[in-house]
Amino acid sequence: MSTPRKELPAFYDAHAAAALYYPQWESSGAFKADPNAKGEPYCIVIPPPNVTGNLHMGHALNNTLQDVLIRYKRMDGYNVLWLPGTDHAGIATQWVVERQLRAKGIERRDMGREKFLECVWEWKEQSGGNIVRQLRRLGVSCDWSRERFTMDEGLSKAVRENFVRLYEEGLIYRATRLINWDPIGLTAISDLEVETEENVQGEIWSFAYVLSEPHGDTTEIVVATTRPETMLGDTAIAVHPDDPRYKHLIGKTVKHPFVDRLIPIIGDAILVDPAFGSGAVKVTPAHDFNDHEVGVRHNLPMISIFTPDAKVNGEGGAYVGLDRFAARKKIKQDLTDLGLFRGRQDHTMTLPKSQRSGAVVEPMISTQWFMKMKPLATPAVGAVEHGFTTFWPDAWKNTYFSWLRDVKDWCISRQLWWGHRIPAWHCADCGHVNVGRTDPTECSACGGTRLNQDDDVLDTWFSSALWPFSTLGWPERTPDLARYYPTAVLLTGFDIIFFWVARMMFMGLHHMGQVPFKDVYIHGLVRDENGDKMSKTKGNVVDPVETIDRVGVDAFRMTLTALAGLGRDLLWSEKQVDSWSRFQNKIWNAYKFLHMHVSEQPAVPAALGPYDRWILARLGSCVRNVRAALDGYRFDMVASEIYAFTWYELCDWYLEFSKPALYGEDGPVKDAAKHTLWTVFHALSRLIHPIMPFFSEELWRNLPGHDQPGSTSGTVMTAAYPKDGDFAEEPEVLTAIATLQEAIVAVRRIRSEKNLSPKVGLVAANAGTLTGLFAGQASALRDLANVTVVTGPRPEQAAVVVVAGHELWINLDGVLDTGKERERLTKEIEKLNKSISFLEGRLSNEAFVSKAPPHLLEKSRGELQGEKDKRLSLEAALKALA
RNA sequence: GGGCGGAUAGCUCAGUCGGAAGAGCAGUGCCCUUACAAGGCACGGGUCGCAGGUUCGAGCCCUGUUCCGCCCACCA
Repeated sequence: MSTPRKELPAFYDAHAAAALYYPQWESSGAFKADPNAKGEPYCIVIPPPNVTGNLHMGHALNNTLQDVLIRYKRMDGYNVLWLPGTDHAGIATQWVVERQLRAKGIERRDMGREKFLECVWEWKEQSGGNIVRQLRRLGVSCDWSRERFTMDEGLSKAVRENFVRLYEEGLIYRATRLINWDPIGLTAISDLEVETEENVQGEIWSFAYVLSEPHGDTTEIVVATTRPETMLGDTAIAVHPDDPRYKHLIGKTVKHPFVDRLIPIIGDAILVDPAFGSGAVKVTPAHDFNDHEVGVRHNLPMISIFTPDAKVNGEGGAYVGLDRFAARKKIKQDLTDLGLFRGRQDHTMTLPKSQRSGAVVEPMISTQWFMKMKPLATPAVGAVEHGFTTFWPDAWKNTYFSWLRDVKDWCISRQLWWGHRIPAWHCADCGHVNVGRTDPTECSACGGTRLNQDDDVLDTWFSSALWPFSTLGWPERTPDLARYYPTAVLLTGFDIIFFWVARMMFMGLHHMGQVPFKDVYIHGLVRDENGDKMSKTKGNVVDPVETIDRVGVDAFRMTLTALAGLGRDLLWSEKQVDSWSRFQNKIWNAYKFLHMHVSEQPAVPAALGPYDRWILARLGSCVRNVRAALDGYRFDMVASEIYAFTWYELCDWYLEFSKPALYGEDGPVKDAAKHTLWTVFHALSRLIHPIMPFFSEELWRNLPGHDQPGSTSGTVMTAAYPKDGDFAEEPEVLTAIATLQEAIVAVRRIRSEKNLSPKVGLVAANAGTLTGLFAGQASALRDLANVTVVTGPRPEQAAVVVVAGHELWINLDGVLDTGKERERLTKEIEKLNKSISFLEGRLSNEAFVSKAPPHLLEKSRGELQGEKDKRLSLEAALKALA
């Protein structure tokens, strides 16, 4: 009795499934890791999103891929921990709150540090749950019980410990040097936070410095600059020491036109290229990195001429108070009025800008905290060179190396309020700096009690650098840390290889003695369908939450996974989403077919039919390929393997093959088909679970037998992932069915070419060569191609189909167009001729025969024979038409 | 200036060990067939950027080169 027993809705309800299953999973404790449980550890720490941020496509991709791996490994019996959390995102968050306050007419400096921080915490509390809620919508299976925040108590402790240790080791130090200053953010920034704007139209502006005393005919020296205003801070003119034009002037001085200062002319072979411009360079050691080095080499005075917000300071004489760009204008005018202007030319240049504020970065002399990089970077390079950590794709290691190999010391202090405050106390009595794990009450040098904590906070990335072990409990020696460090893999984007990956590497190696992760998977950028970066100004931003609302989270995740090729950006398009939604629907419909025929878990049958064995073998092959793809981070191939199996093998073929059995009355055959169908879905729902968690759960829970009261099948989330050995390989069955399929397609093609409706039953004659398995499947030819095979002679008017050496003469009495048929056969024969001459050429090539591998030789010979036989059949058919 | 990646069907991309080029989407023809028209069946479509080389054999390996994208550094 095969009456439908279960009414499934026509369409899968993604939203209902998500709403139902996520809370169940979470409350069941299935996301939770247990360091004492069995299994090889598999840990991923999430790249923590900005705590006050919103989910964008980058997050969606990043977290979907992590969840795919985590769910796969969890099902595969690993002891899995996916540790979630958020980042305080120093500058970014402070800015948002500052802007909010400013809208209310409040400046943070007016309200004071403490009050302001209260506002930031309030904003964090208010908006902080948002990103986490959105991640849950994505279906991520993180261990939320271990959720961390970079400024929570434990992580703050880790940050402090790290600072103190490195300070004690001499790897963190305080120094006064030229740093990148953001005049809008009013803070120092690191080299990495400086972005260069390309192709800025500027000018090179030349003017003369007048010599204090004429030297022969020479009364002046001409310099050129893109920043005339910095001349207020000039403390030297540099020329090449071998330049005959200027050699004799070295040691002389020029008089500054605006401030009371004599400026020496010096020789410097490193800075000066005599062939460039006038061959003389003004030197501003306090506002230019190259000039600063000259200043150090020649022990020049370093005169800062700007206030923190980049206005001319007291060193600037008449220009004091002017913004640097206004000062530039006025100085050009005044130099011109003095008759010192010596020409200008257009100049395309790059402009250094602050990543966060967009301000033109001003190099400034400033006292800051630094981390010494060389001793930390060297082991981090070595760890990747020696393969302790592998980049996927491998090429990214070059990027990593190139930065670490000549990285400069890291400026870690920021003049902000939101962040980890530097654990250093300055003694007002003796000036000693006290750094320690606990807040000091007296100065360790002089015993004085007038201690002031350093005002600065640490660069956000300082705490991020500790993330893979601070989240596991470091500096405590926790069970989590012992069990889950080093983590298995880090998934992230290429844009933070320097900011984050490299820094986690050297901090992990330094404190833990081991790399923080064995693999680093670098995914691409999600772009729009034209390949353009998504941006608010372009208006091409896709909101993941909106898309999830529309198509369901499973199809959304499937699309992301399918697009995630190794080392390529993802071009997001509605077409892709539609395509994968349709795929989901296809599975759903096949699943409905299962439910039409199967109402409870079928018993294992005594024997399986050839189609059953075939689809199970194909499933086994799919499982192998999917596993290989997952293990190699080929997410795109995971998706395409599942797609190809489900659509082209299960739906296109097996479901059709199984219909005669399922609709028929042969008990054992029917039972075998039911069992097979059930088995395939039993595996398929597990196979797709990492990508489509809710959909697969819906399939799993409603699997006949699983949906019955008292079923202990549980959740698919913790069911075993299908294994290589689960299914027999069945090489003979695969060959036989491939031949059968070939025959079916060949007959269908004839039908299509002759424009014969599928309803018209055909008769094909075979001379009696059909033997073995293929012969047994003649019924499939009837069912799938509506052709009946009879043993008998060739009919008068017939089209021939040759498969695996068997001739099938399809009787086309009355519908055969001899002309067209002749044309078809001629074309086919031409193709065969080409193929035959190719194979003959190859096989008559002495070099090929002697050097090619034997299996290829054998294959070529077999193919040649097959093609020749086929040609004979077709030629006979052509002759018969005449 | 240094480095990395890419170039394969109209579009977006796969292509494993070097062994006669694949998918999705788009296109064409036929079909509402008892899971599915969000579907089925069939078909057409490629000088693998270019030029050399190695090899019996190259989309794949080597050399050179063009174009596109990105990163780093520098720019008086």
